[in-house]
Amino acid sequence: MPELPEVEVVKRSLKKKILKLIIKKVKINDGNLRFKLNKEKISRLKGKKFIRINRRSKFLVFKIDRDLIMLVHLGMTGKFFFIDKSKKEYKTSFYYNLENKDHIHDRVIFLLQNKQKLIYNDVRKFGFIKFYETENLNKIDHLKNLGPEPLFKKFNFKYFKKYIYSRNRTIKNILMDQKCVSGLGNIYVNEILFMSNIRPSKKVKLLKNYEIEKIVKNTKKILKNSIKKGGSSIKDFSSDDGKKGEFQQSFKVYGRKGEKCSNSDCNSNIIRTTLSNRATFFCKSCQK
DNA sequence: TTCTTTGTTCCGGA
DNA sequence: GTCCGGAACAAAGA
Repeated sequence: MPELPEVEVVKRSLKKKILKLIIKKVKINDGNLRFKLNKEKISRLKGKKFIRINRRSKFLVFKIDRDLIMLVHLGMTGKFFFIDKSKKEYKTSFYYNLENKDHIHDRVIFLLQNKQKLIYNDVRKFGFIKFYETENLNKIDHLKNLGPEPLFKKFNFKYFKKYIYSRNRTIKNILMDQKCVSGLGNIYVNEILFMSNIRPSKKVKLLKNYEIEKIVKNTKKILKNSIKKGGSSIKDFSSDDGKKGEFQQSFKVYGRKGEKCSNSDCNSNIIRTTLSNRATFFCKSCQK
């Protein structure tokens, strides 16, 4: 599942490859993504080029020439491939074990100058590609209500304490709330709470100041570390087999139901429950 | 056939 | 009106 660190890594990787390349043509194999692809708008890409790529939350924001924004969300299984002149293939997403040859899920292919290609591949088709004719991100429906980026200074103890004050919700639920802080998904929230020794079901009203502080700090720490690891693994994707160096995420609790808690002085096993309709993992000894 | 996965939206109850 | 949690939805694979 691409979450904020993965999307950031994809952004950095794409930046190195596709900026300033002219789009010759866009081939649509299957435009029925989460939202139906607008063929009229996508045809306007012809002759233009990507001039900037940014990330907001888990969204990729491509600026195309002056007047066009292409907004991409990878959903659950969205990924980009870049194929260069020598037909070398670069996977710009990681964490997947998808065979490199498996191109039956290529949905949209951007044919670029010099026979280079940018491919949008999405198995489950929960991702989407939308177009906007504005430079003001606050006018984009998906972005206008998002809370601060977790890695920005704006997401700090003071802000977070104020947001949770007077709310009667669980800490996991609040961290998943995109209006509170944007870009955290189920996997990283599980990890953040494990590292902070806080039970996901704990009501925010019961959190002590030091715990609030710990959550903010660990959020930044985990995200930064994950970006760093992804960034270093992505280089290896330039190898021909595309598999070498594939980064396996090392999650401490997520998906580890029944396994021994990774804290060396703890003998408990990781429990799986459901909270806010999402798989929730924690250690009942380490997380109070 | 049923279950799983995610982010977003919708709806009903408090 | 607001807050909150649960359900539904999208698609495809196991």
